[in-house]
Parts: sequence; C-alpha cells; structure tokens
Amino acid sequence: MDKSFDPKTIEAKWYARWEASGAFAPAGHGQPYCILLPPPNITGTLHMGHAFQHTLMDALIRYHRMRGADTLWQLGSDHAGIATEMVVTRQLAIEGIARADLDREQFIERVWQWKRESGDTIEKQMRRLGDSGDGPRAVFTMDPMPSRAVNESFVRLYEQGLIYRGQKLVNWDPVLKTAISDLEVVSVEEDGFLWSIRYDVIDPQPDEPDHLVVATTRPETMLGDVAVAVHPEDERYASLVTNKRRLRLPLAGREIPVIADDYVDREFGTGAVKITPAHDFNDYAIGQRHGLPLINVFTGDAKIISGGSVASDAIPPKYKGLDRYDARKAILADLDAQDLLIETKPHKLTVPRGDRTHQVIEPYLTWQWFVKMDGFARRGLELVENGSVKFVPENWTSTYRHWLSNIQDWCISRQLTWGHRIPAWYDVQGNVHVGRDEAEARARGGLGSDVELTQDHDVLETWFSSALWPFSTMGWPDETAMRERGYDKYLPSSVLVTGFDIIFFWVARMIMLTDHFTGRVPFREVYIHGLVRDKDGQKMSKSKGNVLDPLDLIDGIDLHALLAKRTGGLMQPQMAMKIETATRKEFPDGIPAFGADALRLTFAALAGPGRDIKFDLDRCEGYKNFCNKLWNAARFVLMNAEGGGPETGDKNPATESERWILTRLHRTLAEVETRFAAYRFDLVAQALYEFTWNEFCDWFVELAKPALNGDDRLAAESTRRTLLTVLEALLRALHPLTPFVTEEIWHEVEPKLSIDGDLLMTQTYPRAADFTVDAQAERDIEWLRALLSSVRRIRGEMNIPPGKPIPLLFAGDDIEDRARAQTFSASIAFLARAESQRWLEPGETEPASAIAPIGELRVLIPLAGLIDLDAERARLKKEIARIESEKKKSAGKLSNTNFVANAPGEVVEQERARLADWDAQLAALRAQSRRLENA
RNA sequence: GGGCGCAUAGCUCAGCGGUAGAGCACUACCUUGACAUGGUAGGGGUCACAGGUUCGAUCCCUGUUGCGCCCACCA
Repeated sequence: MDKSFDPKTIEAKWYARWEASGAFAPAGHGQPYCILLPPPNITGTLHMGHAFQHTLMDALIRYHRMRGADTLWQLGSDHAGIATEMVVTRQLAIEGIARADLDREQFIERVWQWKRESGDTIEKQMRRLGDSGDGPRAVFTMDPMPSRAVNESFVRLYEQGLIYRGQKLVNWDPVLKTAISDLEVVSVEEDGFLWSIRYDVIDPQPDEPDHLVVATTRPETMLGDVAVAVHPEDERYASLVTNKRRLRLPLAGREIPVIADDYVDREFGTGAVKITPAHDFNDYAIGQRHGLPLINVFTGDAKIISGGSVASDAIPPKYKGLDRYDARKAILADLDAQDLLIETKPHKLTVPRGDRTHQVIEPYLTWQWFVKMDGFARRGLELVENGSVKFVPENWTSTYRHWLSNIQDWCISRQLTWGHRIPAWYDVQGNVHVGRDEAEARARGGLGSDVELTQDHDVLETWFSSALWPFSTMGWPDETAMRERGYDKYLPSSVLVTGFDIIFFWVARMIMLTDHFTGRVPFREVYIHGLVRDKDGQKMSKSKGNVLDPLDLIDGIDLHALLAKRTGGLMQPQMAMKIETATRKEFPDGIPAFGADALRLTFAALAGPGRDIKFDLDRCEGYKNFCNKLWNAARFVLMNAEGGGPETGDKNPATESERWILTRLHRTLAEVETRFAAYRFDLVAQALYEFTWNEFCDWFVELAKPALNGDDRLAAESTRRTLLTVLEALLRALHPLTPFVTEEIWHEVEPKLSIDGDLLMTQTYPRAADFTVDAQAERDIEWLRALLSSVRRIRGEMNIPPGKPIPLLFAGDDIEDRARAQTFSASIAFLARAESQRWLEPGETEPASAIAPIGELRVLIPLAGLIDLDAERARLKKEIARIESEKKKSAGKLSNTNFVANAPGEVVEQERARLADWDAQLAALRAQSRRLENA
C-alpha cells in the first residue's frame, strides 16, 4: 500500500466494480428494505443538498444491504413541467425560435431531445458520491409505466367524484400564463403604498355621509369593483347600508352598493373596503356570500382587458390594453386629477410571487381541474396521528398537521405543454368526457364516431405524478408489472429521506394518494433533514456566489476555475467583483481534493436531528485525515500480518489488550446499531471515528507493538490475528459511510483472513454479539491508560524529553495493582519509555520523586538527574489545590443531609467512593510534598 | 397574528437531572519502523438572562432577550 491515501486512484475503480457486480440490485431474499429517491428534476445538477441527502440514503441502503435485507434504492427522475419548459424555451430563444413557432408535438419532441442530451446529468454525478441505487430500475415520470398510473388515477378519481372541473379563482402566473397551486406561491414582504380613494354616494342625504373612503394597495383592480363593504356594526356607515345607498365607482362611473360583512376590520384604515371578487380571494368569498357579480378586468398576461366581453363594456376605453402597472399609474393620475385620491402612504405588504418566475401572481378566474381535498386531508391526518407514518424528528408532525387542517382543494391543471395531458375530451357543445383514452371517453358518453372531440389542452401539474410515485414505480395498476417490480415487497417503503420544504408538495400528497389507491402507506417513516448552508449559515445561492459544488470537494478545483464558476452567468453581473474578492479570500489556493469518503463522512457527522448544517471545509479536511489515518493503521496491520509462524490452533485472544479492544468493538457496534435505528448519523460517525482513532489507533496499535516484538510467541501471534480481525470488522462497520476507502483496504486485508467474498459491500455488517465483552480487561486497560497518561504528563510538565528513558518506582499495597503492573510491564516499558520498573520494599526510603497517584497505587519517578525539585514542588502544589477543591465539592454534598436522605443510594455511594479517592490522592501528594520540602 | 426551532470553548457541534465533552483553531515539546494528513501534553466555558421545581438544573417548567424558519385573507 502507498504511504498515504489517494482517493482519486480508487474511487472510479470501485464504483465500476460494484456496478458490474449487480450488487446494487435487490438481492431477492431477506427482509425487504426500500428507499425511494426523491426524483431529481431533469433540469437539475447535483448540489450540496443532494449530496447530503444522498449520503444519508446511501449509508442506510448499504447498512441494510450488509445486514442481509432485500434492499432496493428506487431511483428515478422527474419531468419537472414548468422548470423544463422554461429551460427548453430559453434554449429555443437562443436559436432564434419563439415558443409559438412550434406546435405542441414539435415542442414536446424538442423537450425529449433535450432530455436525451442532458437530462441525466444528476444520475452521472450521483455515481461520484458512491450512490448504490439500482440504476436499471430507474423510472422517469414521463415513461409509459408511471404515465399509465397517472392516467388511471385521474380517471378513477374523476369517477369517484374526487376530481372536478370548475371555474374558480386561482393563482395565475401572467408570464407563464398558467395556473399554479397555493404552494407554488411565495409571499414576499415588500414596500408598497396604501392609497385612499374617495367613492361618492349617489344622491347623498342630510345626516348621512356623502362619500366613503376606501384604502387599497391595488388601485388598478377598482375597475372590477362591484361593492364597498363595511362592518355590520360600524355606526359610521350603518345608515348607508340600511338605506341601501349606492356609490358611484370613480372613473368607470358604474353604480355599486354598500354592503355589510364581518370580514371587514373596523380599525383598519377607514373601515370601508372595496370589493373586487374577480381579483382577490377574500373579495371572491364575500362576493359569493352576497351574490355579487364577477367583473374580470385582466387578460391572461395581466393587461387590462380590451375585447368585446361584458366586462370590457364596464371599462373606460382609455385603460384598455394597458399593462397592470401602467394601468395603475394612469388610474392614480386620473383620480388625483379629480381630487378623489385622498392619501398616498408607504405601506408594507405581502406580495404573492411565483416560485419559478418571481412575478406577481394574480388571483384569476379560470376553468381548472381540482382534487377535492377534505376527505383526503382527514385520512392523511389520521395516518400520521395513528402512527402508520412517523416523522423523524417528531416535531414535523405538527407542521404536517397544521397544513392538512387548513387545506384548500388542489388545482392540478396547468396551461403548459410538457407533462401528462389531462384525459378529458370536449364535444362542440363544451360537454366534458373523461376516459382512459378517446375511445373510452367516446364510449362512455355514448358518442358516435361522427362526433368531433377535442382533448383538453392542459397537462397535470408535476406534483400530481410525484404523489403517485410510491406505487407508480412499482408497476401499478398493471398486475404483471406489479409482480415483476416487487410491489408487494417494496410498498410500503421503509423510510423517505427528504427536506422539510417538500412536506406539503410531496410527502403529504404521497401519503394521501397512496393510501387511497393501494390501501397502504407509502413509507413507514419520514426522515426530515436540514438545509445545507455555507459556513456562515447563509443559504447557498448562485447570486450570493457562495455555492460549493460537491464534485469540486471530491476532486478539488483551482482558484481560476472556481472564480470562473462563481462569477460566470450571473443574473446581476455587478456582483462579480464582490464574489471574486470573497472567494479569493476564502479559497486563496482553490479547494483541495477531499475525496468522496471524506465528503460523505462530513455530511454524516453534521447530520444532527432537525438542524440545518453549516458546511465547514475544515471539518471535511479533518475527515480526509481520518481516512488517511485508517489507511495507515491498515498499513501497520498488514506490515505485521506476515511472519506469524504456524497457527497455534487456539483462537482465543491471548492478551488483555486484545480482550479490551474486542470489548470496545462490541460496545461501539452496539452503539452504532442504536444510532442507525434512530437516524443519528452524526452519532454513528462519531462512535466509529472515536473507536478507530482514539481506541484502535491510539491504544491498541501502540499496545500491539511490544506484544508483536516480544518473546511471547503466543501473544504475538494472537495479537497479529486480533489486529486483522478488528480492522476487518471495522472496515465493514465504516463501509456505509466511507465505501471507497474501506473497499480498497478490505481487499488487502481479506486474503490474510481467508475470507470468502468478492466485495466488501456485500459482506455482512458486523454485530456487537460477534465480539465478546470482557469487563475486567476494560478496567485493566483503563488503569494502564491512567498510569501512562500520568507519567506522560509528568514528563511534559517536568520537561523530560520524550525519548529519555526513566526509572519507575511503584508503591502501594493493592494486590490487583501488583498483578496489573506485572501484566503490563512490557507495555509500560514501551509506552512510558521506562528503563526500569520496581516496587518499593516495605520500609524502604522513598527517593525524592515526582509522583502520580493512580487510586491506591503511587507511581514515582525519581528526580535524581531528571528534574528540578522546585518544578515538582510547584506541580504538586497546583495538583493538591485542584484535588482539594474537588474534595470540597464531594464533601459538601455528603454533609448535606437532604442529599444523603433523598438521592438514590448508588449516587450517594458513588459520591463516597469519589471522596475516598480524593482523600487517597491527597494523602499521597501531601506526603510527597513533605518529602520534597525536606529534600 | 399563529406555530416551530435554536442559543454549550475562538469556530462547527455533541451531551442533557448526579465530576462540562469532541473536532478544528491555539500553546509547548517530538520526524520514534503505520500515519507530520502524525504523536504527547496543555490552555480555554457564571452551558444567553431571570425566576420556579428538586437533595441536586447546562438538562425539566415559566417568563425575558437575541437569531432563524414555516404558516396566515387585514384591504
């Protein structure tokens, strides 16, 4: 093996071997374990969020695979209607082709072409992380199999009365010219204005107000006003309501009524609200309650309507055809000119914007398809309340509950081209006929072949097909396909690993629809992870220039390439300078190559529950060093693996150190198992890291050295074998987190142990029970560690050079101490660089020494020729003071009668033992102190 | 306006009723036949603040402050 670990040389090799072996596919036997990959958009490229999420999923998959499960990681990708349509449209524009130049079929063909060329970027990138998903089973949402599931679901829901077509106010993106769902609207707080406008009363009466003042943030919609509402108990306007006074709508000149409704807040503004049912969700509801007409004033691209519709007649010609913002300006100017604009004041308001286009969304009256949600929501709540689906961490349950309790019907139709087309046809009278295909629709409507039918132009929103993912990927509804794909094995899947941002978009809808169509839950658990942020806690974004590419962390990138990446193609080119400066400062030499294992280990170690992660490059470097540490520990083991002589036949460990490390391995594996079960990836990583570095490398390897070189052939042979055994098990234990480096090393180790197997990834995960616990060995090594640490500390504090051999004297009466000193004399000689070890004879005068109390035992380092007395006196004084303060704490507790009376017996006992230990140490140190005073 | 989360060493984070921990950074010493991507030792904390419960609180409860998210129809 090379002297240090180089990820580049091994990663590609092993990935290819794994894939070729077929081990990514389910084994076909064992307890099913399945994870659905949240299918990435075909427009996407791998970002830190994916890398994080995939690390967790792959760790789970590899772990369960090694534990013998019939493991399926179901891969796939999403057609991402809006995102893809935007990308392809932009690409067409570059070629000088307008979207309108292509008909439906031509455009769809262009999208497929684009998909073939660059739609699998992420899949390729995933391999670099070591993802062990079942590639050949991958599903694309527009493939025939899931498309059939979409079609079938739609038709069934329609038949069941759970999908309906209706004319309702929806969220409308005037740039994309399509409806979007509530979830695709983001509320942004922005600075705007609140304008107060005067509406005059027609034929005003004495003792009654002659006008009303309404406040609005959207004056352009007043062209569609149909009333002014006040609170029913508002005395200021009561007479206007009871006497049914009418108002003159400014500019348009129409007459509109004054109505009373609870919705109105008397305290806000003047307590009078203009009502525009066609352009505001609240006003729509009020309009419904009061039987008011709807006057739509906008076209689909948010210009004032100009055609010859009914509404059009109500609109003054001068505004017709104006864009919504131009219309606003014109209207305000005209109101001002007529002295009807009472006040303009700055106002913070929440503006609805489309999550893709960031354009202001219009509530817009259109015909759309909806899923009735009330029944679904009830069932969705029930499945989580009764524990059929569990959220981890649990607190996400309340988020889920809150959303489902306030849900509206789900608008699923989109006025787009790329997606699953709605299986509905219209005859010339406009009657709708739904069917799995045109023939079925025709047959059901009793329509002859002479009747002309036109298919609905709309497609289903992308999340509709996503909601079916747990069963559409399993062949549903085709029974043959279901058998082939293991529907019964892999539904429900075991766990869904995803971000909180799509709990509503995706998780909730999968739960509801999967239950509806299959009677099963889609998954038993949902593990919600946090967001990957930069080291300062900022969200990573192209515009901030703080994006890290996971592949750059694996492969490394030089400064120039990094700068080019971060400053190229910015929406705001003026940011380039700032980004360049910050990047140069943070990465003066670019980013070094950490390798996939180090990156994965970093993600795992940072994956605390319910917490965003701040990605820290230093941490990543630390884990790269860890890989190197493991590598070198393996080199040591392998270097010593040979020359063992003939097998003795006795497989029992011969030394305390071996029994100790096997015990520690047992405990570590037990902890790993619990932590994995609780999705505590951070603690899995920590347990294995600590075992590897602090126990195996720091102590066992060091303790092995004297054993390997000692005269005891049996101990040497046994130690050799234990080094190999523990290393091999450790490689298996680490493999789910760091697959590449462990696989590489394992192939060096495996022949020495004559293990039968091709690949580490298909070996059995080590179990705690495979390794025997020896509590006595644990205590013994604990004693040894304490002794060695104390001696080393004295060396350090007394400035005795580490290489200088020292004599050690032991004093004390404890039999166990004597036995231990005997057992470990070779280790003590080697690790403490003790040139001699001897017990003080009874009555022998103690020489002037530095002293380390280990319980009853006193370890003495004679000072002659080694250290100066003053330094040791000072050290003793400090040590005595420290222990005195500890003793005081213990004594204080024990003198508290309440403590002794109320605390559990074992706690009191523990405290007594502690006090005794302090006393013993103090006695030893004080005696030594006195000796030194006299020396 | 509701809901959730966070606050522990300089930084990133574990811990969580019973002697405050890790990694990185820092200081000193060390190139010893696994590893300087390393070793040994060390410094560093009124566990945000104020009350309460308890024999005992970093941990449980209440409130306060600060930060961050999510949801919501106040024009």
